Amino acid sequence: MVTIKDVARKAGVSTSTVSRTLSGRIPVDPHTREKVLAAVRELNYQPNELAKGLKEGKTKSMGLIMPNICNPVFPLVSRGVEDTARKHGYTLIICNTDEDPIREMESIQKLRKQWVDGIILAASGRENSHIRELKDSGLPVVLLIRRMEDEVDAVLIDNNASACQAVSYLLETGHRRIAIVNGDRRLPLYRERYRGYIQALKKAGIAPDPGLVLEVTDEDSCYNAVYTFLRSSSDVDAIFAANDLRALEAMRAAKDAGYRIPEDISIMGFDNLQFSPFLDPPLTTVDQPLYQMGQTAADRLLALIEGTASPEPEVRIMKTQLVIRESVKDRTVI
Amino acid sequence: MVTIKDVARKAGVSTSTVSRTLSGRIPVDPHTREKVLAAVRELNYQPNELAKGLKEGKTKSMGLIMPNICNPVFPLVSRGVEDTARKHGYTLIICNTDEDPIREMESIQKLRKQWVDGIILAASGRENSHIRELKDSGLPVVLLIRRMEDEVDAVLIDNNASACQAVSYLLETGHRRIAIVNGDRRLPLYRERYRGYIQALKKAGIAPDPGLVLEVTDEDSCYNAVYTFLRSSSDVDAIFAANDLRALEAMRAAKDAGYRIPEDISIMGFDNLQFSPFLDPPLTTVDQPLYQMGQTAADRLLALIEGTASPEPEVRIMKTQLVIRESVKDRTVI
DNA sequence: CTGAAAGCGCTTACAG
DNA sequence: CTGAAAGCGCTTACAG
Repeated sequence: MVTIKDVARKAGVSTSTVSRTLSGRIPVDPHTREKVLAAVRELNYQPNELAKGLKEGKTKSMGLIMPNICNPVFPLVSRGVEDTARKHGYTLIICNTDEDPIREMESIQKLRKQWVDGIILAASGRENSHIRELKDSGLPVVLLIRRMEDEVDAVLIDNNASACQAVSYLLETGHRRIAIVNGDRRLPLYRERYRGYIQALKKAGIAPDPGLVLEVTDEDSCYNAVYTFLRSSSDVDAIFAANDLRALEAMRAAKDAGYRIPEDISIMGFDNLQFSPFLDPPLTTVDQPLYQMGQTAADRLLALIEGTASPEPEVRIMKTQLVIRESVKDRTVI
Repeated sequence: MVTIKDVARKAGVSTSTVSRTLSGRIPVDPHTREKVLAAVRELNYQPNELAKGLKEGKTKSMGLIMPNICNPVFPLVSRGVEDTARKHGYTLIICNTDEDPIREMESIQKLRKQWVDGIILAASGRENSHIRELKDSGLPVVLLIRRMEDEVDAVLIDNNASACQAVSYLLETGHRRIAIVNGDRRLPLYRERYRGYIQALKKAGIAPDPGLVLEVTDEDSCYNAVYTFLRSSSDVDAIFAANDLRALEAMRAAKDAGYRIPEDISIMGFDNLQFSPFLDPPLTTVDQPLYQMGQTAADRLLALIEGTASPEPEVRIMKTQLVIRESVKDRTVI
């Protein structure tokens, strides 16, 4: 490995001068400057970021802690984060936690030991204590997908309102017996989508029927749950799935249970994933600006790290959009 | 931040002793040991990995360079890598390159400056020079998804044979006019799958028809290409898509062009993604052990880093498997 | 504008 | 078994 000493020797100057030349912030005689740059080129010198980090207390790296990169919302999110991190010369460390608070804590600790300059925490979160601790430690942090009151920076969508809008659309198109295929209700995300569902029904004067609520955690088979459900209840006219992956499985289950989509039953998703336009029928769903959410979170984190923004916590609510395709039938037209 | 000095002061010993106690490899008097551990606990001391890294020349981190985490094969791969990295106390840095050799080089440089202990390079690769350079630099590296002769460690599948097997299955089930929807032919991956397709045809005594070959790069609309193709050629009885995402779009396009699947046309995919069993009809495809490939690559890299394996390059060919579902019809039964 | 020196937080020969 | 010292590769006051 070639170090700053080698460059200094070759250029016939001190290491201080090499360092100053490279930093650019401190005036250096143009002539010595040239000599240094020549030596750098000739030796193909790469400054050791570790040493720099140790001295300056920063590493030009950030962490992204999330439940699982295989959950199809996270590739796009992480891509948004990495693209903006890279643009600013930062590197991205990822950690999967499977929603396990213990693993979240371990990841935070690990990242702190590695001295990342900041952390983006996409915890769907049943636990708060370690977030508060992290926040209090002074390490810049922004939450993604979830918030914690207004105490810490966050970027997310309004799950409640978006779900309400989706279900209202179902209502407007003449559906009355709307089932929900929800996720794990211990996660705020799904609790809010569920609340939006209830809210929409009530606004329309429909009493929620507990018999229409399916809770399917990640380990369960969504396909089986929906299949069994549909075989035993004959008057459902729509399914609101709390995400596109579940919508996909629900579609398959409905078909296998003998339903035509959307003639016999409508399906509404949530996420608008890459595959959703190509399903049969193309899925009507709620678009979530995943890439931009990653970008926004990273931008905010960078601002916090570099002190270019007020440290006053800021909660950014991103806009969602109903994407109407063909899996929901308008039952009001004759 | 609490440092080793704070611990030493509190425990009434030297920093050397603290360091030794924590390393565990060097004998320390049980009594002092206790004092040190107590101080560590009390102060919640976290050793600075940066400083350790600077001294020892390693950082307990590895890099994964890949085209794009949004390409659905990579979430699983990266999950396999991260899980095994974490198990060994390593952290994972990811870089997306969009197949751009320049970005690949930049990523390598960036990772080297950050002193990662090793790199997993999932480059589909039109360029080799920087790989050889990386290899020659002595930094442990393992290729994923692609190989470079037998010069550098690699884990991948036999794309040629797997594609050949898939197309042979199409042939055995009575298909004769088999189109291929391939990817960018500048990438070895797709060149090999194409070669497998040709090979299967020839083995069956069928002359390949250039009119049945569609090349669709990532920027193109696969849907449009297939739709246009099918509207103008009427005697195709099967499509072999070079990956599941293209199979999905091809399915949609075929349906929109008036074909029933598999009655009028069969569709064969490649990858076996999460959504594939739920398509309509469920997709017949080639399963690729993505998670295990990530694991295997990480295990090998770790062995290289920690010197627990012979540095002799090793190329691991992982097994694929034909997964028969319902998108291919057996046309030999009457 | 430039160099010698100190120091970031660790680890590890070197003495004892 | 333990401590003082040197050093990993940088940066930055401090003098000049």
